[in-house]
Amino acid sequence: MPELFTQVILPLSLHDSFTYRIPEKWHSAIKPGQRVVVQFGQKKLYAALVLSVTENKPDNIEVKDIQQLLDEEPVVAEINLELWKFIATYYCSTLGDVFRAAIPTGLKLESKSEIFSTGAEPEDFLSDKETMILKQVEANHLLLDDLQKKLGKDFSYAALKSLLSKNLVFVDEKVDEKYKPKTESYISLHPEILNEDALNQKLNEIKKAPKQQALLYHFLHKTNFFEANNTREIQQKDLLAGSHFTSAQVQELVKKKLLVRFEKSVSRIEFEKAEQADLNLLNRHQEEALKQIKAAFAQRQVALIHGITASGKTEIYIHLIDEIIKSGRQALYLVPEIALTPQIIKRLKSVFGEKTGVYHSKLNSAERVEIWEKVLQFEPGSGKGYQVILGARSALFLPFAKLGIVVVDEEHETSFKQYDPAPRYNARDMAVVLASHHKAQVLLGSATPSLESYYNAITGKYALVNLFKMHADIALPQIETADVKRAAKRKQMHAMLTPELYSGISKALEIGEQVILLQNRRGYSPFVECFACGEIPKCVNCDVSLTYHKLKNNLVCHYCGYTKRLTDRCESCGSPELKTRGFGTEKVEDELKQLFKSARITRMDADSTQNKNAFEKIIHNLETRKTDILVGTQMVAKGLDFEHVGLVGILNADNLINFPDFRAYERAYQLISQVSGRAGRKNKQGKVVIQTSHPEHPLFNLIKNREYSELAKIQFAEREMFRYPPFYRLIKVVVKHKTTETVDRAAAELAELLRKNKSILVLGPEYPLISRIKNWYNKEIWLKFDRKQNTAQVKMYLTKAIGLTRQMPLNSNCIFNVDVDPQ
DNA sequence: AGCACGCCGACT
DNA sequence: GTCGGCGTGCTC
Repeated sequence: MPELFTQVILPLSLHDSFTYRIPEKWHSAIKPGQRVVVQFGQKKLYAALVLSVTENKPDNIEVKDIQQLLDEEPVVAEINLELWKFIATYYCSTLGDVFRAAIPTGLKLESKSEIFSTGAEPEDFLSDKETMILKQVEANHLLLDDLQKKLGKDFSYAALKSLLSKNLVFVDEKVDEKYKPKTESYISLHPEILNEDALNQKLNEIKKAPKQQALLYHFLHKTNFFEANNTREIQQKDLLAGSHFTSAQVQELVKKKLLVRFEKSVSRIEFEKAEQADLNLLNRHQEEALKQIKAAFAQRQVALIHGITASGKTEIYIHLIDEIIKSGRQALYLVPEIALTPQIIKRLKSVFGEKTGVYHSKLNSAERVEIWEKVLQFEPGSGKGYQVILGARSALFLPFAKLGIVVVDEEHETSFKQYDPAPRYNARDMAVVLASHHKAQVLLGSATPSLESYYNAITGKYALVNLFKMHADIALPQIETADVKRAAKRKQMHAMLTPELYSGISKALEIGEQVILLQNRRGYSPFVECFACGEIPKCVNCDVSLTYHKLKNNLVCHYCGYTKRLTDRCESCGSPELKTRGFGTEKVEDELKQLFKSARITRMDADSTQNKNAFEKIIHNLETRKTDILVGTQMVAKGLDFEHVGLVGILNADNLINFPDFRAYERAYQLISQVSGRAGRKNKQGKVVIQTSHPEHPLFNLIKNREYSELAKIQFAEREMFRYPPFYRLIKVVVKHKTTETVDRAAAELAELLRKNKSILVLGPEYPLISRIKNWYNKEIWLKFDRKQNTAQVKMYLTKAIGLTRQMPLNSNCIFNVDVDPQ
């Protein structure tokens, strides 16, 4: 019998794959895409992934045996691995990195994975090894690494995996203290009265409390107690719905030991039980757009739908997905994380029902594995598994067998790009690659497309479909600028509000309309300054000023989280005259409370939405008009549409347009028009006020008149001249080290090597805006090269140059981050 | 990533 | 004379 070997991917940032011998007993069972346990190095065990199986023994290498086969069937198919390989090469990262990004934690079993006991009772027999693992984990959750150390020879991956499948333990990367599973109250009969005699006796005991007795009968009726389909338990909400009973009465029965109340954690994705609904009828314009998209798909793989806010793009997506489903293929609907609101989830589930899965970062590892497996199980026509996935960027990696369409909504959003950790991939771009592997179509959608996609569309690479009509009788808001500099000179400012915005808010409040204000900075003020000596408190770990947070009376670093108390006196000269400078959302909220005493004001930013349900609560309060003014960071632009918002204010547009980035105008246009869209109103025109010191800036006219194509034209001319995307490709290399000297030297050495390649334009090395973060010094090198250039060659050259630089003396501890197509 | 090996200075 | 710091290179 010939020997068999397998190439595996390790969950490590290594460029090579490694070969192991397959023991004979697994010769027929092993397939690419399965996980195996291998020893790597002296003592480390890893769950690796089988890439390929071959009879060729590698030369000059001592080969180890694989220790364990973890899966009976592959957890990823070869077509999915194609995408992994593409991403690894395109983004100059490694297959190991992609492996780690792609697979849900529960399937990874890394040494740093944390193993927890679920607390469930074992239903059947456990092996000795299983019992030992369980005992350790029950005592205290611990890292897989430590578990292995503690148990030594008694540890076995197979036993751990078996415990996982029996739901006795679970895996998580780290405990998120803030994450609490969502729970709901359930009611069941007290276990002591489960037989009829005991029940009747208890009922007799409470006959003097007819209300309680009635409630108990109500419970028995609702759970079909006397019938075969007895459900035994019911959600308290459902029990009380439509009845006159209250939770206090339930509590009374719980006290008397007739009922039991218990909390059941519910999956976040399941909590809104969606009513089954049909496809909505499309209006004339949507119908026309749909027709155009379908026609375009006959010729091109990718179409871009440029449709203004509230033009009803979602419904078009749903119609397209519906057709794909009927053809037996799968559909992927990608949205930015923040756009994964309950509303969109509910809508999709109501149309596609059980076929729909939702995948995003807030799910716990068990939920993610469950969704992964359900995508894997999908078989056309069988009703098994998920056929439609709504997800954030990582949903790209789910093990689809046959995709028919990928929809990328809000395709311009930067959150489709992952930055840390590697692979630094853009899910929008990889959606196109993924689709091409499946011979599927891609629909990109946005009200303000990225200039990259827009360029592809107007040059004919993608099809372009416009949808410029609102789907209901909603009027576009009127947009105007307000001159901050002039108002300040005339002493007309009310705190940070120009007279225009101030009177706008007053009027809106008077007639009961809601207001949304955007200030793209959280905290109270971005820095504090000593009036006497000019000292600005800085972070000890990073090269940034500390932001003042008034609520906690703290100075906080927004990059590393370093916090210190604000002292009364300047720490440098002792002067008491410390002044806060600039303003963030906290200060805006503060000042508004002074200016509009009776208004109900809510703040929405990273600080006020730390608790999981906070975001939804804020949105809910706005919907139900319990909030008059919402002030927040760019988060406020991403919520859904609210009917009663009459005014939107951008408090400081200057810091958007002055951002030192070649995409600043594009970004400013996108953000301002997105937040403006919140003022879209039925039957009445809403209003948008943009506060700026440069009202004459041409960008504002473009925004006012909604001349996106004009913005694109101007930007294209500029970017072509200065060699930026979409005309040139960009790669950003960040060199990091704990000392300045090493960063300076290593970055210079790398840049010198790169400049030897005459087809690449090398900029830098230069210190970035923030040259030190968490005590790591940074230096950036930017590479620009023509689109016609062989990009694979450039990247290979870059990888080689980095390898050489790393090998130069004293550089081995440097980190080199490569960011292809940086955002 | 992690681990072992080897080279240097600092200590019983 | 040995201990342990860091820099380097390798892991099938």
